[in-house]
Amino acid sequence: MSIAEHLPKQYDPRDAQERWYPVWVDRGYFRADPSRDATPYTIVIPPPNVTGALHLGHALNNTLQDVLIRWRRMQGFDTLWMPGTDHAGIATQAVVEKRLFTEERKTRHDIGREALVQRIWAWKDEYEARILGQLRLMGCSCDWSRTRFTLDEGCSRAVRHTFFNLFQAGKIFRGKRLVNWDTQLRTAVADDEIEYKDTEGLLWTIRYPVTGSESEALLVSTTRPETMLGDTAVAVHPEDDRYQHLIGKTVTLPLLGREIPVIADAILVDPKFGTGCVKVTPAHDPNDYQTGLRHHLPQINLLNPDGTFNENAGPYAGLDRREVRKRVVADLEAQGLLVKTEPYTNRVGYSDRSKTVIEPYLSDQWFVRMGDDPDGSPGFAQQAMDAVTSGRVRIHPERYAKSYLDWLGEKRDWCISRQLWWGHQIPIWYFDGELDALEAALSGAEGVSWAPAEGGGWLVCALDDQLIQGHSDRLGLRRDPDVLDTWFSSALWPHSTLGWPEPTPELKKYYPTSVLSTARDIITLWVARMVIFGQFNMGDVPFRDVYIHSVIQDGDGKRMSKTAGNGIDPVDIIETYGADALRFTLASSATETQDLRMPVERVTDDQGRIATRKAPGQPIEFVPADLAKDLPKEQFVNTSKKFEEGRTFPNKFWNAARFALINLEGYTPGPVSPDELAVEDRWILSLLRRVSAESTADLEHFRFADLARGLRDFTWNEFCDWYVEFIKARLRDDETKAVAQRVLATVLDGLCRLLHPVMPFVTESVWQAMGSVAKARGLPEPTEAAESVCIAPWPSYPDSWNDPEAEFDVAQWQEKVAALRNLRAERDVPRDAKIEPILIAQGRAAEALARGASSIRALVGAGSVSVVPSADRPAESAVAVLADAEIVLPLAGLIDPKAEIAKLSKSRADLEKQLGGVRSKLGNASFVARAPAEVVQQQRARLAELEAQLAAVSSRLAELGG
RNA sequence: GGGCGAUUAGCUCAGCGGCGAGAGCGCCUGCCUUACACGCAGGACGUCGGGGGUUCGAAUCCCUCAUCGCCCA
Repeated sequence: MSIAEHLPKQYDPRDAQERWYPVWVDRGYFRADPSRDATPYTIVIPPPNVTGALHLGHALNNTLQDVLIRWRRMQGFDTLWMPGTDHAGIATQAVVEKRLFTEERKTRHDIGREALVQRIWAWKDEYEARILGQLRLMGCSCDWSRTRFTLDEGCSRAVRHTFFNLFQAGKIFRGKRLVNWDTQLRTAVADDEIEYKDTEGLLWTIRYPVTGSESEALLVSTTRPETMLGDTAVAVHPEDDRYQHLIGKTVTLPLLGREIPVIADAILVDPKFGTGCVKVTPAHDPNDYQTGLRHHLPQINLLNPDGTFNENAGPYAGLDRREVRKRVVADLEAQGLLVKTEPYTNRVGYSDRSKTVIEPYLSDQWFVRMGDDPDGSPGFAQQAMDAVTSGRVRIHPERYAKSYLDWLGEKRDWCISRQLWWGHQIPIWYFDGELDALEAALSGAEGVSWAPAEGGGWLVCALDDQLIQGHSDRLGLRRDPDVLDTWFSSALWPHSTLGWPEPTPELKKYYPTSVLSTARDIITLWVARMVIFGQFNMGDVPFRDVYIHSVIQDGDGKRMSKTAGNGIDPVDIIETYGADALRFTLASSATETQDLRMPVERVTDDQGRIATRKAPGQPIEFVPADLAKDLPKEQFVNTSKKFEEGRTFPNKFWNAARFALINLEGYTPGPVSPDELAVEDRWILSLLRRVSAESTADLEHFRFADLARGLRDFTWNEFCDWYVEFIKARLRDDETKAVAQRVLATVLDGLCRLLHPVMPFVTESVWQAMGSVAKARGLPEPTEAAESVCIAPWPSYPDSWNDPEAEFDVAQWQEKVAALRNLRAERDVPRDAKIEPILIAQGRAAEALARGASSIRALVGAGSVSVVPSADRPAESAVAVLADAEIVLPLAGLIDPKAEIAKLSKSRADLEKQLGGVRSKLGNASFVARAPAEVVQQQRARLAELEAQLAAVSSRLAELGG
């Protein structure tokens, strides 16, 4: 008994995962080496945010990145896959604040900035460890020695330098702007962080009396009546005859009694909508804000940061916005100024993070200028657009370039300040004194810069806290409490992780990175901004290719999410099916479509109880179905049948390898000359060369599904189903054994390498097992195999292996074997009956069949196979008529003439139908005239074939008297 | 409202101008044939969302309608 025979019949994914991953890490295969003289290939991981554990979308993205990295590593590149996580400012602070509130009933203001930040760091440590652990379980070959975090020292330094440089370059400004305000989190949120939902509400119509008139009034409609307190005008259309006479007059604002002008504005007002009058609240509506700027209207801010109304609301000051609405409506009604109330559906913005209604809010914010410079030279947005239109950055699939360009084309300034405690604090100090004092203290200081503030005073920016600490108290500097938008630090990721602003060897070698793989929803948030900051800091784009992967949905086309209860934890899949299965399935699913459906099922035990767990990573508990109903949906453990396919394939490969290893008993390495090869050897090598070339091309073009499918089909449908069967007899014969073993070892070796990027664990297991039996292998000359398939060279076989003759031969054998098996099955021939089929063929087909007679015999379980140019057909025989051959299977005693006649008649009808189609095509003069010659020729050949088949079938029928 | 995408076998998806539309899963019939029952052999199942058009030829290109998903206003 050899070692090979002790390999388990079923592949054990867990064993392989636990065995090989630590070996790879210990041997340093994943480490990049800037001093190595090899072309770099770099991917920076899209840093998962530390809010929660990874889901299937991350699993997909990271699988694909690992496939690319492993492939390039095998190609000999100096590969760097930079891992790390993102602090996700608002999201992480929100989950920690939520937990603080549910567990202790406290808000962040109760415990203070320092304590909250400390708690968030603890959360971060926990989730970072979980996330990185998930990546390791998946087999990701990141360079862990370089793991980074967007708030770590190096990234913080990069943020600081970037901010400082932007400040000096005049790209940063502070201003009062209408922002999207989250009243619960008390912060501005970006446009992208708002989710709009159609909401059933009411439309109130309010009467604004014309000042000094007893009877005349303007009627305005609004979905937010409380904002009337901040109205500073009423607008009408300049050409609206109804109100011409009132333009320039004033109306009296109800409740507050303020006189506000009636203005004419053609942009804001649609005279056909409602009454044709619009209230203008510049501080609380984006359109009104613009209108206010056009007409120089005052901006009256009504809100406090927490959503209560301020002193500008007069008697309503101190009340919550919802309460103000109630009272305003009631008071208007009491005064007879409420004209009507009707149901109305409008789109309301909700914060992605807190799920509360977003308020447009006028506040001081920091911005990065995106537009072009006053002299017309391209600004940040334009530069980022140019990077893509010029082809310096290529986006795949190409269609996504459009959304990138459309969004950047708006050139909207980027609001980078967040009123949070978790993040990079803005390095700005306010100085209220005179310029002289500032200059006296700071002039000549490196890394300190200042500029006049919008509302008077000065803004001081420092590269380092220490540079300013000494002056801070003396000058009475106040630091801005805000932090930067998370995407500010993420935008630096491709160079900050490589050591920028230091001129490190890493930065020199690995920037620009090679590929960025990410999801389409952050093309604008992240990809565009990386291009902007990459070009600003590094003078070059951050990556050459951007690959956008599909979004995974559940079986109903719903986006997966924890709260919807339809999410799948990749770790659950790994536990049930194995990491290779997860990876193979995801890679197979990675087509060019934008969505990918993954039918989701609950995990149940054999008693129908439902698997649940308190949180990701916690142990599973099975709960009876009726009890499970009441549990939060995010506690269910989900799975998907989709991964079955991924489980069977590694097992199939494992068993093919077992077969090979068992049969490599007595293997001796040695050269094989081409004339020693059997037809089937030449055939499988020809196919191996092709699948290898195709796999390389698939990887070059991000065709992951094609890659997975091509390799699976070759492995299963050609190598296992045919080649292994063809050589079984040769392996039992000492005369022929050696060559068959050498070819077998070569093909298995190639498969290990080709499959390794997708299925690293099973291929390493096989590779190591092979190492003990056939360490030296390959054709025509064997060479010593690498110590791990991770670092084995990616295959590239000589074109001379391409062998159309061998492929023709084997195709002949396969077709005839299939036909014979079909005859056997249809006629219920017992499995152990030794049939003696006759293959009637001429010419090239006959030669091919003669060469393969013994293979065919073995594969159909025949006693003998004869190949003849013509033959009398025994009366009791089953017959199949193929395009270039007739197969006769004598079956004395097993043939029912009636059934034979029926089958042949069906076959004849079929042929006649097909003939009809071909004849009508060829009978069409314009087809013959206009179609390409080879297409016409093809049809003619087919006509001849079909006619011959029909003749054979008819003659057989005649013999049977049918 | 604008844009992107999808609609092909029961399910998930390939195919994107030229033989007779494919795969995996599922289904049916035989098989534990000393690599594999996570398997082997055989089989059934599709007016390629509807309607127009272009073409010698359309699942594939164009128009239109319908349904669904996503993004942006």
